[in-house]
Amino acid sequence: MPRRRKAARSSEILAAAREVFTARSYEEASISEIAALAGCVEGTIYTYFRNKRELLDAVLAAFFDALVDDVAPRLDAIHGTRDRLRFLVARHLQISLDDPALGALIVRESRRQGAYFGSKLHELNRRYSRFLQQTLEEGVRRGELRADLNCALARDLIFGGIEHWAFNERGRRRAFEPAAVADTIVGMLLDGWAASPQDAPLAVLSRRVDRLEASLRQTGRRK
Amino acid sequence: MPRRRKAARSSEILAAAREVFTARSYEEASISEIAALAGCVEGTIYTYFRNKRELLDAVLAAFFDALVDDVAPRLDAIHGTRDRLRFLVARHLQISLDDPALGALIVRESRRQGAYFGSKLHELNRRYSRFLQQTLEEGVRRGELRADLNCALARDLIFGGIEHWAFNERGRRRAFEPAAVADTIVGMLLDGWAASPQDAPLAVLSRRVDRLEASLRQTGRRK
Amino acid sequence: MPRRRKAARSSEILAAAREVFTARSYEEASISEIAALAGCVEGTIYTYFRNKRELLDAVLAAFFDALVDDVAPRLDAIHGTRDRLRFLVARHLQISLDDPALGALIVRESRRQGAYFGSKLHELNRRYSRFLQQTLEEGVRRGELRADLNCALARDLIFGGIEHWAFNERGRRRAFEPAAVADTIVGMLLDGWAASPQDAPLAVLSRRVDRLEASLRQTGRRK
Amino acid sequence: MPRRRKAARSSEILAAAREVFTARSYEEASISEIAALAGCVEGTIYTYFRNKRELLDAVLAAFFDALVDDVAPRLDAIHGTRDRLRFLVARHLQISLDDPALGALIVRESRRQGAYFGSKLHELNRRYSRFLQQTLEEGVRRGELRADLNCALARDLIFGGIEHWAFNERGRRRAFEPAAVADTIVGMLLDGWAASPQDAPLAVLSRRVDRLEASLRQTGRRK
DNA sequence: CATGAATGAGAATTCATTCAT
DNA sequence: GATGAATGAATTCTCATTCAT
Repeated sequence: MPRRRKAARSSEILAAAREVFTARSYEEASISEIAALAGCVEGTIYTYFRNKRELLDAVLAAFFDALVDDVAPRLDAIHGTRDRLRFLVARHLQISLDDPALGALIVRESRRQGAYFGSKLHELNRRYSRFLQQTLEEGVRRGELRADLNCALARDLIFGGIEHWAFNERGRRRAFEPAAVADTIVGMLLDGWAASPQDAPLAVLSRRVDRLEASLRQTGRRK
Repeated sequence: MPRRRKAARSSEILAAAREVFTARSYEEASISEIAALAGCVEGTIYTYFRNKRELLDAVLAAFFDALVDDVAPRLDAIHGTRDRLRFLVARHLQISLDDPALGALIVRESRRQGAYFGSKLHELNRRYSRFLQQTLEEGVRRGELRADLNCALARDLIFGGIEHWAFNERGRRRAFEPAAVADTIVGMLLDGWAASPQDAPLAVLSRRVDRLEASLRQTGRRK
Repeated sequence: MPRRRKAARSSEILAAAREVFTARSYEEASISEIAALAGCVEGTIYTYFRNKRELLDAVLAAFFDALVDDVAPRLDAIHGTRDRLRFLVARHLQISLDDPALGALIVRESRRQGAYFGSKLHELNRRYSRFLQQTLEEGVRRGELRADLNCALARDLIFGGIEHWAFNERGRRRAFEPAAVADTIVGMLLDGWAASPQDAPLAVLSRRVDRLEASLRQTGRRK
Repeated sequence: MPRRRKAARSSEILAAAREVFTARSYEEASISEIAALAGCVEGTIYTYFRNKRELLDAVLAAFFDALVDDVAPRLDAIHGTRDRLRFLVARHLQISLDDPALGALIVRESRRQGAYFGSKLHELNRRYSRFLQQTLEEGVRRGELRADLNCALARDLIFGGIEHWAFNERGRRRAFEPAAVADTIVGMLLDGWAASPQDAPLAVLSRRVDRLEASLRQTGRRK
């Protein structure tokens, strides 16, 4: 085997570990399988990671680091609470498309009895969920969201709800478009589910505008 | 150990299994620990349950059976979509209070890679979640909920969101009152988070009309 | 369950045991499977047979008893060594057709290290193989078989050879006609495999005459 | 236990396994007993052999490999069908003298219900038995054996017959000389067991010669 | 007689981790 | 730095047999 840079070897192990940890439960994932996939022997893994648990934590940290690095600058460029929420929801849905098993892994691991709070994963999760939390808080401050909104509750409803739906949708073997679903979800959450019977005329008007927009799009295209 | 009534022994094993399965991950939970807790030897467990997985399934089935038996008659007695939702949300929150570890167990197990859909747990979950799904669908039919509400999505947002919040809340070591939290949550979901909810549709509409006018102006110029 | 005659219950167990012992190795055959097949519970079996090994011995004894009872009168009715051999060979081949797995069971059990000689099965086997042994000895006495024939060796060659061939033939998934194969086998054994069968005795004779002449020459000289 | 050369450890395990597998049935033989005999722990065995069955296959393969390597060159050096058969029969008898328990193991394992055909042992057996099969076929081609000889049947009669006799002989606690027994067996098989099968006159002649020889012997002794 | 729940010893197998090379 | 052989503890599951009912 030719000389390898240490970082390269470490990445290979991390990639293999991610593969195996998402495919099996933590206990069922074996170091020997990860080693085989990484093209090295078990012992080598222990020169990079202290033990199996730390290897998993490294996999999770790599994922969250990349996620945060991706979200931060793009969120900064968006103004308006509704648009920010649309982005964050769509981005969170995207996780389930990019690697659905990884989302499940995170949920599984976060529900380990007594081991989650204070864990590495907990810290990672908190860092990432701050984006949503702060967006909501700023929405309240700006007057775009109700002043009495419980932001922590709202944040958990969004993250928990999205994960649950995306997981079930995958089980139904249906594909989805993150942006479109995000639109729907954010619309539901911001505008509420209750029918406004008194607003019937408004609804009628809204539908007429829909039709207008549609014909306009067609007119545009024909040209 | 002398002869016992079969049902009694079975319940003892089930109770012990529930204890152990909630305290550890499925793989970490050992039959020997369950046996010790149930006051019998490992072999005895296998005269009641074919294997470890079936024992877990039996624990879950016992939980869901009791849950469904509790919910069904009480839900029947409630009329009005908002009240029903309040009841279902409060009841779901109650699970996290009664046995928080069991909720985590269910989530953990339902995220097992490739093993959930089609499993016993999946079937149990579906049976229970039908209460909420049907409540939502009836709400739409009655005109109490928006006609365009995606009920499956709404259901997943509720269940996923509640579980996520309750789990985190427990991590924050805070107590809560299910009925009060349910009021808040149902209020948030039905009425929306946007400021001046009744004006929101108008705001949306006005923005769309803005855009329409702008486009029409462009169209006109191009001609 | 209605009253049963004890003999009937015993036969049911025996039949079930035969089924299971032929389908699996002794260790893989389980009392519970036999009980299930016999329509009773494990405990009942122990009121008829002291233990698993005795149950197997009873199965084997039943088989050999029936075999001996079938062979004895029919062999008595046959005269002429060649015909008797044809009958015994065909009858032995028939075992492999009637219940091929039983033949394999007998071989398997008889090759148990250190446990065969002096066992029940050994005694049963000896009783049955005496038919062939005596037929061969009588053939020698009557001058129908070579005077120098080692009857014990001949007997083992026949039984071992037939079992081996029938087992392999079954593996090749070919059917056969016991009487026809018996004809072939007895023909091969009695007449020999060497070419020009009619000349073989002559060749033997001429070699003996050579030796005679040589000896006589020596004798003559010595005188 | 310090580091060892891999081949040495493997041989130790193989030797221990051979010891235990011949002394007990496959199921009764335990990995822990093999490990104890090999001077290692159970886990070590699984780094060399995937499971118990593969360990047994390795034991059998080692035996057959050595057997084939021994037989092939020596058989090549022999010409004449009768001599070749004598060699093969003697060599096969030799197995029962060298390691009688191993012969029994092979028979036991080859009679496993439904598991033999297509197994490793089956393949090994076929490779070895080809020596005899080809010798017989060549004997027919050369005109040394009857043109109508069924070689597969002849082969099975020889192998099955020899194994059966050797096993019983061992039970009788008698020693034997492979070469001498092989002479007798090959003589029996090639020349037939019938007394002067077709030629009565020849038989008469033969008996007269017998008497001549007998008197000659007496004459010699008397002197 | 029949039952069948309970036993308890023992089986194969897995695997994270270590450490001498 | 990499190796990979060895460990040894732990796990699930099986089953002949017993004996109180």
